[in-house]
Amino acid sequence: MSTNTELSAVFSRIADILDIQGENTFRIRAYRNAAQIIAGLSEPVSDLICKADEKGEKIPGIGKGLHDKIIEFCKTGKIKEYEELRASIPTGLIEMLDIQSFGPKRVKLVYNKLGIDSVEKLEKAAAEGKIRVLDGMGEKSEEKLLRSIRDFRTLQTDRKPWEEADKILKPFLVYLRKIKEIDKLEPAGSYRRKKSTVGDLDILATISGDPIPVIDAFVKYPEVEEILAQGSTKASVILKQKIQADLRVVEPESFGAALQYFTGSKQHNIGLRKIAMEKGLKLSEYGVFRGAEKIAGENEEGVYSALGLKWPPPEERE
DNA sequence: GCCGTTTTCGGCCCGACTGTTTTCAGTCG
Repeated sequence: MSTNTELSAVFSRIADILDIQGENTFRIRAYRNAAQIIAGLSEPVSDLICKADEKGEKIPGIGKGLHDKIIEFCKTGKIKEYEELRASIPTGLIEMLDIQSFGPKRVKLVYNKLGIDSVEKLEKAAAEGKIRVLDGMGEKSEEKLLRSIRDFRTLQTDRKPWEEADKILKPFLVYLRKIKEIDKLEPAGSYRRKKSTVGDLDILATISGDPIPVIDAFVKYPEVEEILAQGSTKASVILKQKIQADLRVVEPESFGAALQYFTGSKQHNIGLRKIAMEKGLKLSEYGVFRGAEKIAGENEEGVYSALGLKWPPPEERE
């Protein structure tokens, strides 16, 4: 594992633990933000930090505090604050965070209310109907949790090599193109950016007419193992090949903006939104807006052009 | 914790979906 990957994971974990401890949300966001930035860097973070230091520059989103922690990690292989944070809560709480749709808030809830500090205890409590009585939880949440714990144990949640994702996605696209309501269909996400590994499959579609039959056909793809969510504009499933696939249905006039948005990277998008704001514009997955007026969105080139930028190939959007 | 400026502190991306509750919080991307 590269230093960038390790450090990104450490910052994510710090954010999780701070979240469980009820820390300031923006401090937490800063750590999550930094984790994203570092994960998206194309060269070792230590090199970049050194170069930036020499030039008296800095990496946006990395201030003095995080800068020092990165240096500490590169020199010693660990971060003292992280070690202390880990020691401050049971290790089982951190493990629970890897359960789908079970985040820091819920981890905190079951720990505080029921003293649950491991996946095993969580599973037992759910099986005994003890989770449904907690605030904000119910019968469905409990059933979903049990399924998620099962997935957590069996599902290969690791990212897949791009080539393997390609082999899974191609026949899925062929299947989807046969649905008559679908006009345009494009894969997005890290697959489109041709990252060496792909975490999940993002598919974008424009349709004519009713979206319901399209969403329906998507979740009924024979390779679907489990349906995670099914709405009128988006659906998420887990395929038998143990990878998540998301379909989003968008209006034709927003296709370019949506394709841009869902191609990412997240860090690239945050950067674009800032540029938009500086120009008095608003960028979303629906388009580029000046006030209430939409000035771009139908295609990607138009979106970048409206922001005064040249269209970058997806693989350069880190 | 970062950032910009208004320099000493206040604002920080945002929408879909779910399950819960009845207007919202949590999770995810």
